[in-house]
Amino acid sequence: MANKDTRIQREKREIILDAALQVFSENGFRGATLDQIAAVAGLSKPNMLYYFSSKEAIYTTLLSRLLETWLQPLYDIDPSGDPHKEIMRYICAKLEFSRKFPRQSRLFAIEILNGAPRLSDELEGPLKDLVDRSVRIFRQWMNEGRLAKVDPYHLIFSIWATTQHYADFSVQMRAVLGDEDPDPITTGSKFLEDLFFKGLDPR
Amino acid sequence: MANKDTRIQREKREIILDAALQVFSENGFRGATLDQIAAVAGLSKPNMLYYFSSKEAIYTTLLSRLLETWLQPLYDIDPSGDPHKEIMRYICAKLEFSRKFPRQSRLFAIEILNGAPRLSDELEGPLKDLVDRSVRIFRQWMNEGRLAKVDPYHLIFSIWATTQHYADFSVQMRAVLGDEDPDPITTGSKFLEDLFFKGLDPR
Amino acid sequence: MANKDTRIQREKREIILDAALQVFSENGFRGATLDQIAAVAGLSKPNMLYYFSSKEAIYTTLLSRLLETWLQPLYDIDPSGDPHKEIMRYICAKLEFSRKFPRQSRLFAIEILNGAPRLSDELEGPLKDLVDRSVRIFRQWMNEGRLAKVDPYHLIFSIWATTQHYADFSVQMRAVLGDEDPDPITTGSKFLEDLFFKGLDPR
Amino acid sequence: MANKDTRIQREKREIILDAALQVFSENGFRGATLDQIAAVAGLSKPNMLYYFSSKEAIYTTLLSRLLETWLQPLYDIDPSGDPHKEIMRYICAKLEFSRKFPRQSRLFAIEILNGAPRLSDELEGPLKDLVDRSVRIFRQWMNEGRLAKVDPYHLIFSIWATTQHYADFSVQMRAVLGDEDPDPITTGSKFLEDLFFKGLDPR
DNA sequence: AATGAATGAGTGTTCATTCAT
DNA sequence: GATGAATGAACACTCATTCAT
Repeated sequence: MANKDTRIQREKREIILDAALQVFSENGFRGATLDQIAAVAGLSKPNMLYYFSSKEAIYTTLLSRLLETWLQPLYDIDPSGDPHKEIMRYICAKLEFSRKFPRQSRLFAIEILNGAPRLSDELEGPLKDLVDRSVRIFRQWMNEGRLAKVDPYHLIFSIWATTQHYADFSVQMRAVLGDEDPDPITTGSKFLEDLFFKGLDPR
Repeated sequence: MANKDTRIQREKREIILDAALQVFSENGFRGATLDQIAAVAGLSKPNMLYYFSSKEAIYTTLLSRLLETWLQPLYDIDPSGDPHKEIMRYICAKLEFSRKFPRQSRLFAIEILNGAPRLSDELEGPLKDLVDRSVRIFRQWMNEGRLAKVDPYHLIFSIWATTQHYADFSVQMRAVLGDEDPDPITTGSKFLEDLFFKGLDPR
Repeated sequence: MANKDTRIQREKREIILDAALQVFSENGFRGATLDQIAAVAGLSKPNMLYYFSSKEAIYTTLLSRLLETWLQPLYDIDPSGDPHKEIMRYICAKLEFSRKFPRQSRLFAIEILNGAPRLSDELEGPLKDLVDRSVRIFRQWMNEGRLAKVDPYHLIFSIWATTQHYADFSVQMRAVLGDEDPDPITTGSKFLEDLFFKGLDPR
Repeated sequence: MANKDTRIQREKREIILDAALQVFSENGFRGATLDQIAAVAGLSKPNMLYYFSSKEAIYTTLLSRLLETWLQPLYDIDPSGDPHKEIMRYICAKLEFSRKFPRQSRLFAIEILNGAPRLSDELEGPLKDLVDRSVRIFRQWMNEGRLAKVDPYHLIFSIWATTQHYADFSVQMRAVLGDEDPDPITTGSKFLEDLFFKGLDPR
């Protein structure tokens, strides 16, 4: 009885968050309705609001969870590893995220595009700290002559941009590729290694 | 004199589209309200609907205009030019677009993220055609040994991703950069030349 | 200059009333819009309101004109004529009205059905007086043994009901008759003589 | 217990339909507002829309219910009965309907007058079939010499016209009759028997 | 005499949230 | 825990009417 959350409660919360992720990622915050989420979750609307006090609460819960997963791969960069391998590992981790959790990626993108009203604290705090750590690692590698001297911040931005693009702009990709590339992320993975470590100039 | 649109009509329409761009790009289609747009435009809501028949009409007008500007720089790639210079020119044009029209970029991104319900025809038609043209140019350059052999489609995607990122994710960039980089797009421009034409491996 | 209405003004007013009759008779007062009427009349909305001060004004003008035409045939009943012929002449006049002016008939019907808010004075005044006159004629004929003794008021009601039905319920008639009767009013004319002067009992 | 509708739902639906009948029959579809209906029903507008999804839904529910009651008496005509009695029974049933449900009658009339946009299928289907059945009965009676040979379709029209007139045009009747006839439908009932079975010619 | 422009008061409908059970 | 019922605040859009020219 000391346990506030029963297992059932936790399960229902998961079901609701799953449904909410789907609906929010397809329609944005304002475009999503509790009716839709409740329908997907298979619950009644009031019952859903028994588990989460408001639409806002569902959304922010979703966002904060998302951020944890978001940040993880950056932690995993090993300063004592090989720069090329470590960066490719990070790129692949991000691509894998785009493949497995495109909805999360889109939800995050929508939130940023809308000005990140519910996320700016997290961006300026934990995210910035983590990026700064990575930047220090990159700079060390550059000083050691193991990595080309480029702007480390923008390097991170370019990784984010290119990898998340496969989730966020998949509709556009599919429209442009038609049937030409049945598995863009795999192709993209090879392409990105070429781009990041060979560049476009022919040898 | 045979012009159906009076000057005042054209002016008001521009004012409305300007206001709509601001509001839509911050909130998406569903998130934006005609009240907001009317307030920004300094018009009454019914008066606004005198110039555009519906919310939808405002939005689609905005989108179709946007697409024209969007496609232009791709046209400008010159098959007989120098690959490095042509690609950098395209990258810079896209960056310039992100600098000057970040709201348009975000509007476009939001539309794609929402599944491009009002844009899929344009994507599968004119955009695809134009991309295919560019791909042919790139492939020719590759065959001539003037450009590294990478997947041309994904090359375009990566340019889009990295350049638009400066507009679409500017909130996140600013949060991460703090005061460190007062002009990220200029820095980004240099970084992207490094990335695309030198790669990350040290020489 | 003493003449307030120029010929042009009178003509435009006619055009507007014509258009209004069409629109009002198809949609009722609330269902009709000034835009529709203006479109049918080929005028701009404000210009229309230059000739009639309001929607209400158009409608009431239409109604009061209508009533004049409406009452006329009742005046024409000749006390010194033959009852059978006079009544049939009235019935035919009403049927002719249904054939030539179905929209007027429907407009009138709609107004009555809506409780005749703009017509009750006319009904209780001029119309009642005229009906009373006809009732006196009918009663005289009955006293003279030239007409069967039936309730004279309800006789008039039954004539109105049966003749106007051909205009007001023509949609229903056409649905029920299908292609069976291409000219219901002619058939109806014969039928009504049978009904009113032979009855349904076989001889 | 398998019933999907709770008692309270059925009750509220009835209350709403009652209120809607009143408002629609006085103003037609376009003339009626949900605010009016909600006020009469004693509900809030959104709560009303909890029971019926739209204004249209309320109206069509009303119409389809109406049609059932509308058609019933025609079914009851007994081919093996006495023509005079059967027809008078039908006339009286229709008059009774006009007495007890004048609003339904007016609602139906308004719908027809507006071109029956929501009813034409029903008119061309079930109603036509039922009329055709009655026509066959009438023709048989005529062939057997038990009914005067008149157009059977128009006979039905004349019954509809004269009986529904007592509901649809009651405002006009009351205006014309003044205090002369406190119970027009009773008087009308006698008159109609005279009209239909004696005719106007004196014997 | 005519019209483009403007608006206040609606009008049907949606939706997050609350209440009662 | 769960649900049917209820509602206030919005929201997109309409429309008769007015204003300015």
